[in-house]
Amino acid sequence: MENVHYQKIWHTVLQIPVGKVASYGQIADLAGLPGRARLVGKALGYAPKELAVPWYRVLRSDRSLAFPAGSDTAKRQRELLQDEGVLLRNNRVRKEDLWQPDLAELLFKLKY
DNA sequence: ACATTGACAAGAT
DNA sequence: GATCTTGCCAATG
Repeated sequence: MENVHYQKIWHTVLQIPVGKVASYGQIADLAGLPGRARLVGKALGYAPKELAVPWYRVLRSDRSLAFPAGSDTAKRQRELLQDEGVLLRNNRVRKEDLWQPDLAELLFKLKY
């Protein structure tokens, strides 16, 4: 898989701090790919394991988990998030846990 | 080329 | 919020 966009997406997701979450659309925007929220999910699915991309810190714009509630993946995601202190109430995270990146700092980091 | 598919989003109800 | 409906757009077949 040699899609250029995937790299940008992975690196952007890598910037999400521990204990914070971001939406697919937000990541797409930050990665310079506005309107491509759906591509983010796909990219995460292809993310190489050795990159350790925190896929579980990405969820829907309404702050709900993207996987079917009760599915194994959803359970694992919920667990990983709670281990970082992100609490879920009925498959939704609190808005205080949303990532609000400083653009200047972020763009600097993504230069590499 | 053409059609379908998505780990989505925004607006309306 | 919860549900629906429409819009989206690259990737895939």
